[in-house]
Amino acid sequence: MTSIDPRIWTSETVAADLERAIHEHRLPPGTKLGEDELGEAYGISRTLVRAALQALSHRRLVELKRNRGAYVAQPTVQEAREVFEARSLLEPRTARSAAERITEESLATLRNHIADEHDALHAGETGRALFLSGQFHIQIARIADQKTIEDFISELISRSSLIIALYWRRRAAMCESQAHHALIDAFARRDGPLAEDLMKSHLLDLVASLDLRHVVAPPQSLREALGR
Amino acid sequence: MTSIDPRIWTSETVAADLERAIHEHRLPPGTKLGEDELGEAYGISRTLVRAALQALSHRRLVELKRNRGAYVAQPTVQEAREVFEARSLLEPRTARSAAERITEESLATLRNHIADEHDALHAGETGRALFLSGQFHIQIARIADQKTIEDFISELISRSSLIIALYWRRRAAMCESQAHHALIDAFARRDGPLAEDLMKSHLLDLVASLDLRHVVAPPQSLREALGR
DNA sequence: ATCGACATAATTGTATACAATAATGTGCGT
DNA sequence: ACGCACATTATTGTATACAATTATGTCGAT
Repeated sequence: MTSIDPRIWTSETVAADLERAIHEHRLPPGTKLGEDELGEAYGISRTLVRAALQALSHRRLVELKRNRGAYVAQPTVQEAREVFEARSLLEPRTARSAAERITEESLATLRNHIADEHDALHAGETGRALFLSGQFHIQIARIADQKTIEDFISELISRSSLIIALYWRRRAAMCESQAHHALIDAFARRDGPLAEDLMKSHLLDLVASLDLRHVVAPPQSLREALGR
Repeated sequence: MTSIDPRIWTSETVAADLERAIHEHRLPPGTKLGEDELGEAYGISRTLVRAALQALSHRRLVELKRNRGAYVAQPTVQEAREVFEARSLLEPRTARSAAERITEESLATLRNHIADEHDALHAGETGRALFLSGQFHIQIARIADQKTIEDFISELISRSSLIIALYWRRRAAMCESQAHHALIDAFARRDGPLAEDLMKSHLLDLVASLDLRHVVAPPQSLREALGR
């Protein structure tokens, strides 16, 4: 899970790099993503930058406003609910499948993953911890050997990171990975139904930790910030 | 559900037009999508064509082979299974939600939809019938008021159309819309659990009507077609 | 005739040029 | 001073030019 830095940047690697930056909260919701600026940063032309931004907009991580540029997306409360609704349909059953077919090797990988997450958290690298926490969920879909579902979950995870950036309640206490440990135990026992239940609860806990009262997001940094 | 033909073509409208052509089996799997050719067809530059093709490749309807061009995707047997696995996680529960909140107006729209589907089928417009059949599933997600899930289902539906093109067993008998009628009845009764069950069976019937024995797709039209 | 090396053509990948649109700044009139 | 019209600047949208790569065709050697 090392960082991205290819010899030569392509639209895909740039998109991946930006997605990771968004996921790690280094690019907060609403950030303007100017084409020239990005082009210079990566040493590529606007053609490739635009391709990357379009890719991210398809994943709803970036909002493309016509003639106005690209911005890191700001999911609404409604969208936040929808994202977790989708996750609640996909992830529990996928966790169950994973538990029923997991190998010792994958189990070891997962454990390492958790350890990294733990280390990052205690090293104060909350961005990296958040990213790894998301990767854990993606790994599960990979273990279930469901690439199609994995792609959906991957998108939903990144979008969840934006949602957390906007609506996370307790700023201090980070996502305690207790739930992830419990899941690993279920995997180790090949207990599918338990894994399904644990994942379901985990997702419910997550939404519960959000403040999803109707505060419209759009006015974001001006009207709302100025309180008028 | 009329056809697309804006005064001026943009990358999005072109992508939508191509997606519909793919969905209606006017562009079979494996078809080469040359950039110059498409550019002339729509009267736009390769820039916009490429943007459209990239969008479709993100939805896995088009495969982009580096330096070799774009082709209508040819989902493998494995991918076919995954697509229907994903649908089975998303659609039944979504049908349930839809049944529990459907309005009389939406119900009327759905009935009209079915009627159009029926007409198209009996008029021999199998492509259009297939498209409308897909739209029916998307409508349900829309009624459930789940835009995020709707987007996923929309993609899965289009991919299903490719899968049907490749693996459909009985060429003659088209998707009998009995299942759709039954679903509408459940909706009319606001019977959520029934709608969920019906959708589950409907999807199982669909996969059952496919021939998913392991015939590798890639060699497709040459090595396989020539049997060597 | 068949195979392979080379040349030619066709197609895609990337950068850049130009057009269109939106944002910003200036100055005039009231 | 304030507001509005207009000019200027910045940024995005689209087309095109050029480079890189792949596909195709030709020719000669065996």
